[in-house]
Amino acid sequence: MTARKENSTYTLNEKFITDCDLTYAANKIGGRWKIVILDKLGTRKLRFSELKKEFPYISERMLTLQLRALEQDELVKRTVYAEVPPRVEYELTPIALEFLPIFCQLSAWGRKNKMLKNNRS
Amino acid sequence: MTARKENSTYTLNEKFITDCDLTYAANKIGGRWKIVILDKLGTRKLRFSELKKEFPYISERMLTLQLRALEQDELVKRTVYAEVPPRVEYELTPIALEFLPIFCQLSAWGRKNKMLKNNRS
DNA sequence: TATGGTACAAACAAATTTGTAAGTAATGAC
DNA sequence: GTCATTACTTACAAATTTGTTTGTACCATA
Repeated sequence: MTARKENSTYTLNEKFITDCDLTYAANKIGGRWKIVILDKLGTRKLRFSELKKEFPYISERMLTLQLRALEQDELVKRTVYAEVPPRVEYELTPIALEFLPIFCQLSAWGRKNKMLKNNRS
Repeated sequence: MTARKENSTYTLNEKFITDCDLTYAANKIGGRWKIVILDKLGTRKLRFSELKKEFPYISERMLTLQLRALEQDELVKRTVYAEVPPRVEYELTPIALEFLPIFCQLSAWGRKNKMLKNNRS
C-alpha cells in the first residue's frame, strides 16, 4: 500500500505478469502465508486465535495483513460477532474453494518430490 | 544464499512452511518469475536470449538468477553448446513437467476470476 | 587490429515483504 | 478500580527480492 513509481521496470513487470491468467492466479496466493492459510480454512471456519495457533511463529501483524489481503481479493469472508471478548471468524469464499483441488495436486507433487530428494541425500 | 540468523522467527517460519508438502511445492515456483519461465519452457526448449524476449522488461540478472535457482531445484536442465557465439538451451526436467497440468488449472482459475472481477467494475 | 554477438557476473541500489514490540478498545469478573 | 481476554493497530526495523549499471570471455569476421 505504499506509493510506487508508476513506470519503474518493477511496475511494468508486475503489470505484464498480472495480465497473464496464470500469474494473475499465482499472485493471489503468493507469498509466504496465503496458501497455508487458505488450506487450513479449507477444512473449516476458524477464528483469528485458532489460525494463529496453527502457525506457531507467525506474528499477529502478519496474520492480520494476510487475512486482509485475502479478504480484499474475496478469497476469505470475515464475520465479526459483536461480543466481549470479540469473536471473528474467517471462512473461504466460493472462488477460494476452487483452489482446493489445485492445492491437493501441489501437495502431492511436494510429497513425491521431497521423498525423491531425501532418497538421494 | 546470504548468511542468515539461524533461529530468527523468519527462519523458523520458513522451516515450518517448507515442512509442509503443499508449501514445499509452492516455494519451488514462488516469486515473480519462476512460474512464467516454467510455463514458457513447457511449450519448448528456449535459449537465454529467447526467454529474455518473452519478458520485455526482465533484467538479465533476474533471468539468470531464476534460471540458476530452477536448475538447482532440478526443474530446469541447462545445456551449453561450445560454439561461437555461445549457445545455451534451457528445458524442463521430468519433475517440472508434472507442474504443467497444475499451471493449466491455475490459469483457468485466473481466466475465470479475472472476468468476474471485470464484469463488476 | 577492431568489432560484434551471446550469456552471463559483480557491485550497488531500490522496493517489497516479513518480523518485533508495544499499545488499544470493550466489557464483565474479581 | 484493576485485570484479563480477543482481535486487532501502529511505529519501527530487519531480511529478502528485484532492478540498474557496468563489465567480461569467447573467437569469427571485416
